[in-house]
Amino acid sequence: MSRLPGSDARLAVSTVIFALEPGVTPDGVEHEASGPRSLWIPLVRRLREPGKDRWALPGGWLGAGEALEAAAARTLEETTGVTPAYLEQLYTFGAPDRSPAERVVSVVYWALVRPEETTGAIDDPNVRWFDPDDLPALAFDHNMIVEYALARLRTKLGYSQIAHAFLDQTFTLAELREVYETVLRRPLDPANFRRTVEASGALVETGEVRTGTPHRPPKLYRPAEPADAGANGLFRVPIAPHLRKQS
Amino acid sequence: MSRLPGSDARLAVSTVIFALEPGVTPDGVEHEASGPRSLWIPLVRRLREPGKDRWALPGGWLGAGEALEAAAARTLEETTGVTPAYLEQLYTFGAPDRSPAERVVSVVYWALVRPEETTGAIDDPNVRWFDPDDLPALAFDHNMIVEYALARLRTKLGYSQIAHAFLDQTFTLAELREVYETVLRRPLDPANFRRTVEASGALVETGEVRTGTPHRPPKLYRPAEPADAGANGLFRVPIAPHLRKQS
DNA sequence: GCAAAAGTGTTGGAGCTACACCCATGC
DNA sequence: GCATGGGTGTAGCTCCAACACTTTTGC
Repeated sequence: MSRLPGSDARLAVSTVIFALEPGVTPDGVEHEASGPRSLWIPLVRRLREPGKDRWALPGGWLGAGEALEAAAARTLEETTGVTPAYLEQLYTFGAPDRSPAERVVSVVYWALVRPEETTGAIDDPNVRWFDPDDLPALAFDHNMIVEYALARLRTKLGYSQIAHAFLDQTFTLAELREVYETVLRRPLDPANFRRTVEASGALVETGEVRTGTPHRPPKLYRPAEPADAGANGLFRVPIAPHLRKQS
Repeated sequence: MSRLPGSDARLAVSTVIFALEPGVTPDGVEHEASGPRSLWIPLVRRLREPGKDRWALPGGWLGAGEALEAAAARTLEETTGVTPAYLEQLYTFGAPDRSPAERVVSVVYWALVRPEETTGAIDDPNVRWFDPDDLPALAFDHNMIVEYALARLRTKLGYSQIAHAFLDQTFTLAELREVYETVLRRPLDPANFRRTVEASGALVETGEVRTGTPHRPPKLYRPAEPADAGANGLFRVPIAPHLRKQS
């Protein structure tokens, strides 16, 4: 049987996984507080050529009969031990020379994970968490991919509810605001932030407050909808009409 | 040699091609003027199973050593005879059951073509132009793909300069406005449109005017930049801050 | 009471919509 | 001149940034 056209490239799936740094690194080292937290992405060390010993995005080959999104969820769980709260296709990279020797087309996804997910992360010297704004030289074209994913995350934060995927089921407005401030790397006015978020209708009060704080107890909120509604991420509904990347 | 993982799916490339209906169909039939023009996309009739005799997006298999974007440009030229003025990746569709019998992953692009490009289009009964808002049942999942491309076109029109790709190198503001009105399917205020576009800095006056009109001769403009600058479409710069899909 | 974060009120400006109005050409 | 699209002016509205201010808790 002759080789079919369209079959000479191998199909891989990779994922850029974003989490919020818990304030303590996985090594248990305290982190000094310039900003209280920062964005954090896990990378895996390549154990084989090509790109041996370099850090790379978690990923793997597409399985037979496996949906693309399922492959992304599977490979990121296998390699890093985290489960995504949000998963969306980013872009497909297929330059002929992006991997030496063989042709690889990578369908890249990006994911957000909650803090408790990262505690179940694999404790492995070949998995390490990095600041996506300060990366070493990665394998293949992965630096460019992370840069693109970061731009998409920052843009999408402004017109969707994806910030919820960084948080627990209930949270305070200050916690939600901290997500925005961390990702956008700029402070936001608490008063205006409150009004904008409340007007968007994306949150509902739980009726509870968080006690034990040294100050006035803040109300707890939860997302207005299950947050994962909307099939495969193609047609998601924009909500909040501001909070752009630029001031 | 055993079959490698990641190779059991065939990689195809398809393109959703948008043009402005010239006011006359390719058959030479005059078109009545409710709206003066409308969006227009070319589809090809499938001559083989699966989906035989249904209309489908132009496309083909990815060639060995061929870049994804190059494959999109090649296959749309081969099947429909048009050359794109703008080409950007849309999404990769890979549901296991989207094509019967064999696994096909399709990297889908979308393109804009100028009116003169469509005059060089192939005159073939197996290529026909359709209104994307009024399509028959297409092969595979192509109805959904067109719907998604249409949403992306309408959204992107509001924050980029892609409208220029529908027009010649120089054009009047009325012609540019007609592009927006056609794509967004709503009338725009000429006065406000002018100010918005001028403020965006996306256009420069050529100093010429268009003569031969029955009224005051309008100024001619050209895009401020070569319009195709920006590599592979990943990092394009948003410009015009309004003209949304919704009023 | 005091400090600090939660939460509310208010003002001013930017930008957009709607629409009135003037300009320049062909006939 | 007059019809018509090209092009300018402007009032009013909405929305948001900035910031002053009040509320509620722990200590």
